[in-house]
Amino acid sequence: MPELPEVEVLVRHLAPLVRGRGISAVEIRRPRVLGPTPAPEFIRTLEGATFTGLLRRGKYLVFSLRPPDRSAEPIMLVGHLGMTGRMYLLPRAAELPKHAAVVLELGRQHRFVYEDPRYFGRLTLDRTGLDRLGPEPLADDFTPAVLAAGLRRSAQAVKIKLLDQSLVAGVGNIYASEALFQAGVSPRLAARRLKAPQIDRLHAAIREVLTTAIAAGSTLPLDFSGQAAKTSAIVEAPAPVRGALFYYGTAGPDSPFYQERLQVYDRRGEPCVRCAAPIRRLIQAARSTFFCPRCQRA
DNA sequence: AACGCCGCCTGATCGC
DNA sequence: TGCGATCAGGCGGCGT
Repeated sequence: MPELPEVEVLVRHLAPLVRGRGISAVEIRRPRVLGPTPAPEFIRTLEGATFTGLLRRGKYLVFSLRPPDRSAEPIMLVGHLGMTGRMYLLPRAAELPKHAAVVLELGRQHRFVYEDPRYFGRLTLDRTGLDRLGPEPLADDFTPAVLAAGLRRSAQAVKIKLLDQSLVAGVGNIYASEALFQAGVSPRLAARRLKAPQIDRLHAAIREVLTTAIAAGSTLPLDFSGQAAKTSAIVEAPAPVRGALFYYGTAGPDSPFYQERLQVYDRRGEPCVRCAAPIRRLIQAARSTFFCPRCQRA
């Protein structure tokens, strides 16, 4: 499940591969992923445009493009991977995946592919998703005071609150559990009940967990080929998408580097790494929360 | 206004 | 072996 670190790693790898590339044709296989943008407008806007940049905001990918008409406004293309989305470049000759949602032809050699088996993600000209986002957790303006202000008025459990993208952008279900464990805060504690020291620890834990995950991801092979992926190199991916230049897999619990790194997520019944008490699973707002009942007392 | 809940989707897994 | 049920969950929209 892609959260901030996975999107950050993807953006770092993808940015140099798309920058400067022109879009010669646009194919929409699932109009649903365009959100409110009408398909004809999407095609008309992107055909002939050139990628100029790519950055991350929360879990969103924000592509900037230069339109063919130099006098026109720059284009902003907004991507979100949802639960199962992937974005990568594929050689022109390679077969498209079953759930390719949008394909951008980049000249004769390559295609930019956005695939998503569940179609929960988006690739759209609509920017409204960005407007709802809170502060970037790794930016300087995300301070303990900012976190405290966001938590102060809410009676919701802090775990649920952490999933609210307007509180802080980019924390998802996995890293919410991890950060709360790291901070020693119970996921069930009402947001407004956190004391200043707990808020300080949670603030630090959010940043620590995300930073560590990015560092791990950026040094690991993201093409599943067993070789280190180099951002400047063209890497062959054997599977599941043969021939992908760069392959981003939704690094779920089945991915080895994930399993080693996560301390509580999907570890129900396993001993806590700190105190050996069995990790518990709990359902909050229809989502799994994992925590140590001893290290994270209510 | 904050919050709970539903719908959107397919694939993996499990019980029979 | 096959098949239906269940689960996974980010997010927008809607109702209270």
